[in-house]
Amino acid sequence: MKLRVATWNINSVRIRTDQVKRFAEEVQPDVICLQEIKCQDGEFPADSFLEMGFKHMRVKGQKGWHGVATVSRLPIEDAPLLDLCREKHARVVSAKVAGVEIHNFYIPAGGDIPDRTVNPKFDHKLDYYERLTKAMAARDRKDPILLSGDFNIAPGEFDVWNHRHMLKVVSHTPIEIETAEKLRASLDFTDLVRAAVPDPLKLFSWWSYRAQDFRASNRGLRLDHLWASPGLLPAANKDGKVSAFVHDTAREWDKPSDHAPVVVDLDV
DNA sequence: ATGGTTGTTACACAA
Repeated sequence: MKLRVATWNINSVRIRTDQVKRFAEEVQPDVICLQEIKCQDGEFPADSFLEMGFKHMRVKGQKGWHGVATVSRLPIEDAPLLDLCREKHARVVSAKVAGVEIHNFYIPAGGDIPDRTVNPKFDHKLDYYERLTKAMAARDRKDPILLSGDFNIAPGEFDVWNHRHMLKVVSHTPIEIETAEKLRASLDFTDLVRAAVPDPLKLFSWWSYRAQDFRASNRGLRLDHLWASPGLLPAANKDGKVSAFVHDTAREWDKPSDHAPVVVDLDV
């Protein structure tokens, strides 16, 4: 069975419900992992998602900030829960769809100063990664696990508009790159989008609102990821090819999110 | 080198 999974930092699900609808019509995902829904559970526009055909949903919201939700056309079963946030923010929601464990993350951005001894937000970001790395290292490689969401790290040289410049900027500092690699190595995850669009092609999923013309300046970062465990990899890898892409035209829409959706096709 | 924008909130903050 084909399963198309998308992840999208929507930056307020309430003001962009229509954009999710447009995306669902254009791309026809079976599952959408949303981040930064910026609402409480009871404020999530569940009726709109039901109308779109997403009859199954798991919402983890909070007032004002953060918040994640996974919506699905197929039934959702319980998945192992992850309790990783020392600040008790709503930053992860887990679901099992068609046998695939889908963990949907909004990992802390980390503030401006890339030094955990002076910046508690940066410390929180690294702490979140360290806890997640520990949790994944305890898992069985054969389990079909998809890590999905806004990781707030651009891990590769070609995941940023300027590698040399960005090494000093939170999201692409050496300690963050190292921290993301430790998570990847914990269960030998595969970065599915990079498998589909190999280096040295530059690929971004986020562009700042501050650019007048994001296409012209193209100062983007690839912060949004879909990582497969070894047990899930055969479902994503058909004859040595992975089908995954960034739906970057969504960044051109009126009043867009600063993130574009990222999509992968699985055969489960 | 600096500032540029957005969403939620309540009279800043986080990103």
